Amino acid sequence: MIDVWGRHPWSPQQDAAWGLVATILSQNTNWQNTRRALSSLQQRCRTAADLLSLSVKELERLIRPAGLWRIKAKRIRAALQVLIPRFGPHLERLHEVPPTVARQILLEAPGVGPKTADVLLAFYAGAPIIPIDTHIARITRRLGLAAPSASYEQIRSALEKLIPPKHRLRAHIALIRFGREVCRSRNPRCAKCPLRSFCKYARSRKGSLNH
DNA sequence: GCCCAGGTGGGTA
DNA sequence: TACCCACATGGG
Repeated sequence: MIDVWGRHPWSPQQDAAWGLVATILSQNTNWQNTRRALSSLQQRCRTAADLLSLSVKELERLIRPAGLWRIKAKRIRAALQVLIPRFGPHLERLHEVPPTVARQILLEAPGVGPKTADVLLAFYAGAPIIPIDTHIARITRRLGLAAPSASYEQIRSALEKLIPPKHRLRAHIALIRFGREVCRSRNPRCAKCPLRSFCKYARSRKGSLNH
């Protein structure tokens, strides 16, 4: 899976602070619209910390293409206000604390849930964590690697047991692309899927996939 | 016109 | 604790 889909679909931002902004913008939004909004912000402000000097109205206007703009403008401001004093203007001190501690602090920031916290830790603090997005959750359940009702943490734990730390970041990327490009609909294009033998195995083992 | 996209937080039972 | 729902634009 890593060989087929492990190429980076999302080049990390300059620093973790822009990474935080990009991740909030990407919530329930496709990457193309996320990129539009992020690009407007980066044309207007040199650093993510500079966003705090914008008015809420201006921030809302700039991020509109990403959708949910009223909510996201609030979340970006609030999260930066909480996390910059703690980790520095570029969130450069994120990797100086143990990932479990950093995760707790991140989760206390408004607008930062488990997915956003884990993306920051995995991409900007080198933590061996697999962030669970909607695609990863779907295919992990569908392949029977986690129960249909499994929570975010249960899915993360199931995958992290299977995948060694050094492969987790690329596995995260590969799993998302697999989920988006192959295993998205209720009728996955299994004929085109390089993993079809594995899917077949999973199906036979489980009786049926949770399509 | 409908569906979906790399979630989160508030409300309700 | 476990669900349900609002949030909103842009493209297929």
